[in-house]
Amino acid sequence: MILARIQKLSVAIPENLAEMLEEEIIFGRLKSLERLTEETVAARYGVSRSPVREALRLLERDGLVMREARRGIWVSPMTQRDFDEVYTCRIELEGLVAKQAAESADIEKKAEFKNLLSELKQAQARNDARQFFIVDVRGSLLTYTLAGNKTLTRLLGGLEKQALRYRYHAYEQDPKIIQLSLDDTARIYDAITAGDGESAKAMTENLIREIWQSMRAGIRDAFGEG
Amino acid sequence: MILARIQKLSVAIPENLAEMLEEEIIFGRLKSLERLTEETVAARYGVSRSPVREALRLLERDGLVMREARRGIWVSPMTQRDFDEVYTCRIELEGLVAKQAAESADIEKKAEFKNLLSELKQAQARNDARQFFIVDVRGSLLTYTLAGNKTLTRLLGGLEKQALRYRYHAYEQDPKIIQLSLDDTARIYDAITAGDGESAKAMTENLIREIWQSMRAGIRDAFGEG
DNA sequence: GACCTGTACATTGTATACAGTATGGTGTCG
DNA sequence: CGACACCATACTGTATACAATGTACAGGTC
Repeated sequence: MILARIQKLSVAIPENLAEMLEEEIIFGRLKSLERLTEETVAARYGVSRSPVREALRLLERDGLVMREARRGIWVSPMTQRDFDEVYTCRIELEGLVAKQAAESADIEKKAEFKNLLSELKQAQARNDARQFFIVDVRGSLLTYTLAGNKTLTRLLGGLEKQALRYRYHAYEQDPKIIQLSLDDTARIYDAITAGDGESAKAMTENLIREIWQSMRAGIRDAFGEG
Repeated sequence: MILARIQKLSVAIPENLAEMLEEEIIFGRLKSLERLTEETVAARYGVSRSPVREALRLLERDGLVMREARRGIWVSPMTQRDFDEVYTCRIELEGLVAKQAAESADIEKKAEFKNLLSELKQAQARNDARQFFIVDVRGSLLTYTLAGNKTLTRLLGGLEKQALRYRYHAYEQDPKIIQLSLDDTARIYDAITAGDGESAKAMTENLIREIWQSMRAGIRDAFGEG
């Protein structure tokens, strides 16, 4: 049973619940505008409504669900407008975090990028998109850790997940998009490891902008302009 | 009784609770590292622990309190390090929101900046720092509305409040800081109203950077480097 | 037939009861 | 006298019970 797994992993049920629901949303098993009633979620995971409510607050914080007072909670819609919002913010914040990560002197942690990159390549070779994105998230977390900026990390946490929804959708539409994503990621990792902050920032901004533009038309066709 | 006031204003108790606690923290009535036990807060406002827990989640989202699992919740500390984090993020995001606000065609809303500016001047003339900051926040909200970027607004909400703590402290130390803040704000409002996005962005970034630098030493002396 | 109104139901919001864990003090043993 | 173990206590975390509200549908009226 899933609950047992929760309890083994950690005592923090709301955080684990939120994590599972995040995955469901990112990988499209929970669809846009699908309703999430507290009791249904609670029953599904074998817990009471209390931790479910807290988990849903966490998802709301990260923009994955929308709440209307006394009416309920729905999975946030995906639209080109929202996509643009997420990516304009990402350009600024990912650029900043890349710069600060590059300025870190923690060589050991930086070395970890190499392992991640090979894991990404393996996932790509196996056409395992899900694994690819999971490793990609670990790369982001590593970057955040290197930057050592808690405030920035907090803000980015609320962007990454929504961004992943769009990226995963784009991959399903056209697997080649991962190729672009991998090349970009490799270059960013290199820049950070090299320690050149300004360069890392500029490269990150440009690369995210490229991905943004390359995905934009497909997002509009799939979800509308919003 | 406070509860009655809550119920009259809105049915959303957690949001109102959070707003009140935010004020307490921003204006220093709740001090750094002061513990917030759920029961104490609940008793103080005449509600049960359930809405208090939700309110504290909201404060956590905005970085005003820190939670340690199964240990409790404390008001977030103020340090120069945290101050730097907040302001480096603000530079990027406030610049972006100013640009997007400037690009809005909503002339009626833009006209509102004039009223806000005169209210700010009045508050300054009366040396009413509290009122000054309240109006200032309204100005930020107007800018966010003009920008029309929900994602950006969500992120900035989690920065503004922490930033206000530092700004209020700085004012208490040296009221002249408001003069700088007012001039800056007026220039930003003008740039947005004029509709020149790139200019508004650059000006905002520069002005926030100026405020940052002018406050930095005082923050370190008061709270340490962290 | 369209619109309004009232009522039943589903669901969120809040309060309370219970369980589990961290902390501080006290006592005992080395 | 110091260190460790144990217990009491206070608090967070979770479950459940209760209240309030929004929604949908049925019935009635114009």
